[in-house]
Amino acid sequence: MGTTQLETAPEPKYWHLKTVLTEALDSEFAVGEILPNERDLAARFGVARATLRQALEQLELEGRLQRRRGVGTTVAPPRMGVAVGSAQGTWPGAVGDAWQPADCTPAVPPADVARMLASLPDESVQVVRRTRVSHGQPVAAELLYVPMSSVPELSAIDAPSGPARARAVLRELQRLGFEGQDRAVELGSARADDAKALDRLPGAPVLVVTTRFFSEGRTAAVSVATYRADTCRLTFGDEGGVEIHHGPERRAS
Amino acid sequence: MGTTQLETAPEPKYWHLKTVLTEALDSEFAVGEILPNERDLAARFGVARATLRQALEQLELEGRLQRRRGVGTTVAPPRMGVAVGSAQGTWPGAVGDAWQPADCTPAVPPADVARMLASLPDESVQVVRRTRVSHGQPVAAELLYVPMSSVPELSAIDAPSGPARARAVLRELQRLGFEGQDRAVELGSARADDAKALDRLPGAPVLVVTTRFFSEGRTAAVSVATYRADTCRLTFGDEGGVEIHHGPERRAS
DNA sequence: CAGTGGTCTAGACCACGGT
DNA sequence: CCGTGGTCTAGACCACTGA
Repeated sequence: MGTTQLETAPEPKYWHLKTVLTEALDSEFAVGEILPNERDLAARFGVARATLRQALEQLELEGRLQRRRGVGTTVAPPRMGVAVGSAQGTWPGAVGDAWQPADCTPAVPPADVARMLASLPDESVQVVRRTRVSHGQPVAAELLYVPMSSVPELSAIDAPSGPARARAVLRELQRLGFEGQDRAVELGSARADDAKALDRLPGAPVLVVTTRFFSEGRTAAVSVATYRADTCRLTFGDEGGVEIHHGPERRAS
Repeated sequence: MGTTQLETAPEPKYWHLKTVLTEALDSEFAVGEILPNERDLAARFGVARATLRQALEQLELEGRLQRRRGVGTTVAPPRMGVAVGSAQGTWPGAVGDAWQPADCTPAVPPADVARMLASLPDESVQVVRRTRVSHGQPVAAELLYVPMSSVPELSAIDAPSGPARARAVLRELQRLGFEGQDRAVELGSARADDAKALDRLPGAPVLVVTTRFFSEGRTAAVSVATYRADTCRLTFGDEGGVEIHHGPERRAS
């Protein structure tokens, strides 16, 4: 056959689509601009809508796009760097930290958290809910598990739940010194409640940061924070305090 | 109507499916066990295959399942914790680090890396490729960008590329002291080459760890490491050196 | 209300791994 | 070669947003 058939590598359509769209995003679109709707885009590229969506999903995962039901698909700004704390100053409730206490209720922690706290499987602990806002947008939801033994002075007179009690627990926690912490990051998908707090759909990809706080040789508290994976880049400033700048920044045209 | 219709929240089928499967995974399956194939599973649950796949995709994202084309779907072991280094001892090439140098070639770095290196946009740097293996399985692929100015002693006699040169560059890097580092973690999708190194399909979710190494007041090297998000939990041991144990561990039945 | 993205279906064919 | 997961299609309906 006369055709110059060098297509020995049948790249999936959605993958090729993603490449094409990425380039278009880099060169022809400004942050915030809205894309044509999925049906039009699919028709324009000559693929089924499901195939186009596969490409869009990846781009959203990479933080290049933002899709909202009933609204449309827009070009996302570069990911924001959110500091997950160098070693110092991250004891929960420290002044000026980025978290906003929302609630506090007693509950039995999930098995893995209970193990880290070395608590009995059915032992209930204080669970402080906090959210974190950055650049005017919610970026993380946290569950902070605090055994009663870490906050013995917690007055029974304080409100049994609600923001007031959350602040009380954090205040008590402050009075403990702390010798160190231990952090892990993994990929997860948003539970229904986290999704609502983060203004995303359930199952949205999140970065789960599990932190163990040590005090007096034992685990005084465990924090499980879920960050929006699409909009956040977690930064760990170990020593140098310099900012990392990323990606091309384009606005308006 | 007499129906006790409290289904005001029509949960998506794939979401419900995921819940059911998660519970089954917790209670009825052992690590390594193979699941029925997708067509059978879909039929068993009375949904289309695409819907079932949506649930499986999420479970794979969460590290609960592992799917391999031509083989089947198996129950994944709990994620392995991989240390991404406390402050000390992570200078690239340190003895006993977990990385295996694979190659080294000169190339011009991507724009964002160039910016971090404060190098000219078209300036070429040494690019060291390394891979990291843990528990017998590849977990990460790294590109380490080293400007020539960081390794001035690099002999021109050394091989112009290949593992030997990679080791030579790391050796030279070792001779620089370093004052700190700066780390960021974000979600990405595997490029074709990374995917191959990680034994995954292109587009697979990865955790991208960008590290800047400082020496003599400037950025001496930049590392971009992509970790398999499905199998890895990145650990940052700030001070306490204790292991985090996660999730229920089940083997055989 | 019209338009958007989100869910779902019932097929088809392909690429790969092992036998 | 067969069986697996991966890709793709052309529809349909639903849930949400904003005018």
